[in-house]
Amino acid sequence: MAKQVRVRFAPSPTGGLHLGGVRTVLYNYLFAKQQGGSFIVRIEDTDQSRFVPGAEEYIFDTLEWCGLQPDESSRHGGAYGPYRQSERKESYRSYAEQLIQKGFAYYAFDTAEELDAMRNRLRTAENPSPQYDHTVRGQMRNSLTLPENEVADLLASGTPHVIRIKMPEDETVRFHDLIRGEVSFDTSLVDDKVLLKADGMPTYHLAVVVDDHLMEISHAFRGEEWLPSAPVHVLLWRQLFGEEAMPQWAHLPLILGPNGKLSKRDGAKYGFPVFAMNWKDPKSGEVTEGFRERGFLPEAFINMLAILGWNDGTEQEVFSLDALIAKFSIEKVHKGGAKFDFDKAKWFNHEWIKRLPASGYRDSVHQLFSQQGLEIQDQTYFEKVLDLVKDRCTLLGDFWDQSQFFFKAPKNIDLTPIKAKWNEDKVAFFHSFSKALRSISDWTPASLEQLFKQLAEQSAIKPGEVQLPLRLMLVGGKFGPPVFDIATLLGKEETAARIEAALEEMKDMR
RNA sequence: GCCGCGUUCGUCUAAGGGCUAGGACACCACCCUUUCACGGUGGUGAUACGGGUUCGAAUCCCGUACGCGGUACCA
Repeated sequence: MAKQVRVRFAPSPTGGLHLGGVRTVLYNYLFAKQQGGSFIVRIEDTDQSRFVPGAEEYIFDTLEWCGLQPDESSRHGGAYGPYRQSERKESYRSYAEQLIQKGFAYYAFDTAEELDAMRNRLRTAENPSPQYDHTVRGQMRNSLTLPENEVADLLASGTPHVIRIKMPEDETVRFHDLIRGEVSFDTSLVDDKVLLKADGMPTYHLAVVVDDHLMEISHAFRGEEWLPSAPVHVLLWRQLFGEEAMPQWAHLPLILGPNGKLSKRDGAKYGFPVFAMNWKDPKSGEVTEGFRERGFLPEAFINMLAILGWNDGTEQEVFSLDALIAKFSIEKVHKGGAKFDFDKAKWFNHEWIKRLPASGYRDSVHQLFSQQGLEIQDQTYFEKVLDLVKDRCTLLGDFWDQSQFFFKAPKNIDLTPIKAKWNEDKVAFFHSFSKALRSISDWTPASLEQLFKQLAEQSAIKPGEVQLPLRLMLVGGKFGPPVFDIATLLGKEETAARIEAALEEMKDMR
């Protein structure tokens, strides 16, 4: 009887969700969907001091934008709630006490000062960070060293204390990692981690094991930074629930910045986003830019993240979410960390802009245009314009530069490229062209071009010589899609009007 | 320091004993295009180092170097 696949992602609400976090959700999500299992999001807010208001909402908003909706979460509810660890607080203590009874944990009454003193006393050049482990626990104030009645008194009088795991002295903990294979640790080198804090909240170590058990998690994927504490979790599983029921682990490689683990600072320093969406720290008021606001499509963002650390063994790089679900395999996730490359990220966005129909991002661009003070009246026209210019757009913001002239005549025309060769013949040509436009019956780029060339030849002008001027008249500069495509979309009246207006403005040139 | 995990073009990666180590981004050149792009063709460019095992190693083993992570009553 196989356990149903149930994966979870457990962010801590201490700030924005960075690339590594979103990728962890993504891989969890892909795996769950592929296996027909469920995907739940649990909030790890056991550290009350670092809790940032609004961060939880931000996390769910991010997941929503990315299209990675959890089946169960503190936002949507479900069968395994509550999904906020602070609301599960009461259940953890009994597990910790159960461990003490079995001799796998103990009470520790050491104050912060006593811990500092121990560390200062033991600190040497060879041992810069002394641990609370089997070598020192015999000298500390805990239920291993204190007489039983004294421990009982301390407990009864409500003395602040924590519960620590009692690491075995000479064991090798082995476990299988879906990505790395067999991993092993010598327990005598692992410290006695705190399981339950003085405020009654569990640490991550206890909480993750208890919650994964209670929520019947079958697979636990998390960042590589958790690998060193994995032996603690494996031991806890053995002692509490039996190793057979333990989820399968997979430790995902880190996403690196230009130097080391990608940080918020890297984004500011090198000019690229590290969060999916804008994040405003409520305390400092500092805003960290997001990919969404930078002009990324969620499809591209997800695609780029998936590829940063995984591929299906072929040369395919562009995947939709559905394709990712179909092709993903946790075994093919890479072992080594990957350095984030913003150029490649932009390439993915460009690809998705080209591939998606304009309707896929029309609303986002519309919003951008509104911010520029431009309101779109005709949706059909709008989409046609977007489809025409999309090849030239890497970020959504590029649509403004590439297409604003479709909605309003250019204010300033840059005449320098044609100034030298401008003459009366050309003026006459454009007058006759704008007049001839009105009589054209087949309003297509091809017939427009034909008319243009015909007229040019009649005026003994090379069509190439007047093509750039026409572009300048219509859009204001040396940019944009093919001129006749522009004119076609602009319509007869507007095209003619822009030519006449430009001619008027160019009167005193020459 | 100790522990752990890694290491193929500048970057992301393919090739899990066997053709001239393949692709993508970036860069360069040419073609297409009388704008800018898209597109097309080609180019520069990598198996960290040293030992083994083998007829044969990027691939397996050992060592070294380097990188990253962890070493909290943070997650």
